[in-house]
Amino acid sequence: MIKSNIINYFKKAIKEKIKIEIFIPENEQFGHYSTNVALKLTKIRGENSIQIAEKIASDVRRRTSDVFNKIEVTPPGFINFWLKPKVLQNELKEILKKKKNYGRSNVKGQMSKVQIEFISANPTGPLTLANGRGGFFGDVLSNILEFQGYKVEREYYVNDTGNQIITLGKSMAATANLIPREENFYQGDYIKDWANKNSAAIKKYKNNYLKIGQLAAKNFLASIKKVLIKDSKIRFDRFTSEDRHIQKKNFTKKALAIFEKSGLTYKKDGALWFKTTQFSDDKDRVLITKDGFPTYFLADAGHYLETKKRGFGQKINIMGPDHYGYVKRIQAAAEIMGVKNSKIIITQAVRLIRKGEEIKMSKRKGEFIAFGDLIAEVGIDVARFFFLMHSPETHMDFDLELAKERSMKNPVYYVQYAAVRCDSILQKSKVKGQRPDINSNLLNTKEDLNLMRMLARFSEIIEESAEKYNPQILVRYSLDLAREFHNFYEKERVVGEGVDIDLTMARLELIKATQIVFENILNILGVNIPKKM
RNA sequence: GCCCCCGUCGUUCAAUGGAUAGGACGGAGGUUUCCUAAACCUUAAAUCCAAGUUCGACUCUUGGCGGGGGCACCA
Repeated sequence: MIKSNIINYFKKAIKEKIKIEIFIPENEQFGHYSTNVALKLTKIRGENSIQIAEKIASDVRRRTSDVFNKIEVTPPGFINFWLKPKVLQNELKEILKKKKNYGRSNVKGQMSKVQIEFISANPTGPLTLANGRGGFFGDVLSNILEFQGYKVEREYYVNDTGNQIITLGKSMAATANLIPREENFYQGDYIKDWANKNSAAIKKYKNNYLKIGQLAAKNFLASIKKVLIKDSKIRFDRFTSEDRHIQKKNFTKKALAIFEKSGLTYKKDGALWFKTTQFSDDKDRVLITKDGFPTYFLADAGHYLETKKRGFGQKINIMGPDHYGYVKRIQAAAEIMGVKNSKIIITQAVRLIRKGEEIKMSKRKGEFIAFGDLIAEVGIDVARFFFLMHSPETHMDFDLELAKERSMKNPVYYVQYAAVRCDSILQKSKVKGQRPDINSNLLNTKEDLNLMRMLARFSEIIEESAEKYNPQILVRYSLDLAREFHNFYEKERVVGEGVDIDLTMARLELIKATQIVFENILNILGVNIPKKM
């Protein structure tokens, strides 16, 4: 960890307790690494920023002569430094030694338990694109946190009881012409298909709409699981059933008792309310309706309580854009139920574009492109990479024609091609036999060093994307690394007639290290590495 | 009406308050006796508008304008 070492040098040189930030300048004229600590200290010390920078720089310079070639102060007060090749050559050995564990941290998470809930789409039909976006996001975020030493539980919460299941059952009955159709019923081919295939069951259970709905929900959930496991490779540890794990185990009642004990409940108009306004919600929310039914909010609180009882003090809940108005309420419930570290991430909508025009989608009307269909069209690697490239909070466009037409030019292939090129070189070299005495000091051209410097950033990148809960940072890095590697490939030769055998051996180690890092990245992203392209 | 998210090259996305705003696709031009040209190199092109905060603003604050979503004793 080059970066954290640099930070430590500065901690010794600076008395004040400020956060020391090290960043990598775009242009190498400002160093391999740079810091603005001197600028931050101007206010505290009341001195000129250049003078402060000079003072710190000379202090750091004294104790790091074996680490940096050069430490420089530039106006208005940045301190820039250039690494010695030796540092990178040592890091290379570290990569080769740790292999698939390179970049792993067991300090960050310290094996603390965190539950990540994602998708949790109602089993009333196929998964939508927004579900898929949240799915890839949750899956990869889980991978990242696991890589950082957290013990992660990936949870899909299934709302398999209650009103929307009854509505689903009624929708089936209406499709079988047993009852008149109503405005809010589910529509679409998948509803018709199910109703046709199960007409006997619909007639058998007649007015028991919950039962019919649950039968349909069971089938839909099975289809969803198939898409997750087979098509999208999104992994879950647990499918928590609202019916079996929450309601029947009385977690709703237990949650209600805890709400009442908090002293923040009151009766009004025959219903029982909870003061969510105390948690900066715009209005208070109902727990029990005047007819005596628990609300969805109360059931969700029960779910948080169940999570807490199973030992999770931390939970990350990834929800779709239709849950904006729900965040404050859930955070209030989490706090009351004792889930101390509760984070909610809302993924933004996905707009599907075909021939330059947006396709309007509505799940209830059955007018939408299913997630599984999209993967079938563009492939899992393209789909994963494309969704993950975008930060979850941005609204994104998915142009179907573009994804298909230019599928071979999709950025994911750029990264995969780099990994394939690594493998290709290593295959070629096998004819040549190995020599044990590798001299990594020979790796000293601009391209060698640039590539090594990029490789050394991996552990910093993975740490940053874990801290910010943002897989996109890792995706961007994979593109940067691929670019650096392709550039190296064009300019430097590894095996060939004109290349010195010792240099070839050293370069092969560099290629091995690059391959290791690509494998680590793509495993985390869930993207395949082809043998050939 | 109230609340939340987003406005960046032609298009689609980047940029912990830092230095010359970055990439991809598309446009223009170039590179192959040698490890895969799905690559590399060169080039044109952008911060919605207006104030404010400061050494320094795409980023923070306020007010506009534009796009999306949410505002149930539904889930």
